[in-house]
Amino acid sequence: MPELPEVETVRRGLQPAMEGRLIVKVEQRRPDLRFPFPERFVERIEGQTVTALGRRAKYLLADLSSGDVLIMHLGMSGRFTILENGQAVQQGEFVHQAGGLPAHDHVIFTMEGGTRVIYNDARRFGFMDLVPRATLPESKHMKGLGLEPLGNVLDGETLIDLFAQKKTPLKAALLDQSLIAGLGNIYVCEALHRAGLSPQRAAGTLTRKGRMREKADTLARAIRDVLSEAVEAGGSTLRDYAHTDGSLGYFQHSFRVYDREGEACTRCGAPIKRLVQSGRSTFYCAACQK
DNA sequence: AAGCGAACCTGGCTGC
DNA sequence: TGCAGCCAGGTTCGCT
Repeated sequence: MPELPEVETVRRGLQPAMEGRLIVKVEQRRPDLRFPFPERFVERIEGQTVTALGRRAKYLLADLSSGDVLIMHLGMSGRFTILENGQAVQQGEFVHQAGGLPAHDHVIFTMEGGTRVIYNDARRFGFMDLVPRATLPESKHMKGLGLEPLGNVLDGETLIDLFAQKKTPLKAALLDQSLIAGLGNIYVCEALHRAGLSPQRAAGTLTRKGRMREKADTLARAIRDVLSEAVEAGGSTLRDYAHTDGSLGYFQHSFRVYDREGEACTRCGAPIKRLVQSGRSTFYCAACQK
């Protein structure tokens, strides 16, 4: 479900409920999600204040007054719901009923004042961890992460260097979190279409020679554009709703290729095709993505 | 060492 | 209507 823009949207939705607020109670309703919860998970969080709620790639990072950082990953199906006085603040697909928790509510944070922040994850591919702030950069989840695509360092030159000599398809290289951290299946498809590059082209063919040099710049810009537009679209739904469920907001209506097999390419009119690369669906236009 | 495919888990949709 | 089969936005593991 959530790629970088969705995680950023969730972060912004959770911020008013959590940042600067005391967590008075934590309910951990099972021993593990994708991985076991860390030792003393509940005790290390209860009584702490969230001093900042940040994001790195697809990870949410809650700084606690204790000096720990609560690392949260949403996996494929993770969502957050904010409940105030038993009423969901957000627009959501499911409703929390009085008496009886919905299935898959795994962690419930009760904030000072009674607001509840509920983590729900049907597939349990998400996880949470706690590490001391000082060790965060070297922690197992942060250590291998590549560059942040919305930072100021992603340009054509950087892509060329990152992908040099790689025979793996561009699609796979862009999904590799150790190179660029935050892209997922949807936005890789979208960025490649915008750049007019085939998902099957070897990543190492992005070079400094001739038109491929320009293509590298175009791809870098496409990545930044598609992510920032999606963040913007998610942000627009925040105006009226907490919108913390990790759903795609309104940007899904802007997909040019993702899940549009058979539809006409917005650039050349040829039918969008679907293929499977390393077990994932790729949507692309075979006519204008070279 | 890089580059695949499979595995993790549940739910929703499609087609017979 | 029922049910098997396929698909899903992520990451990690293990095998070539």
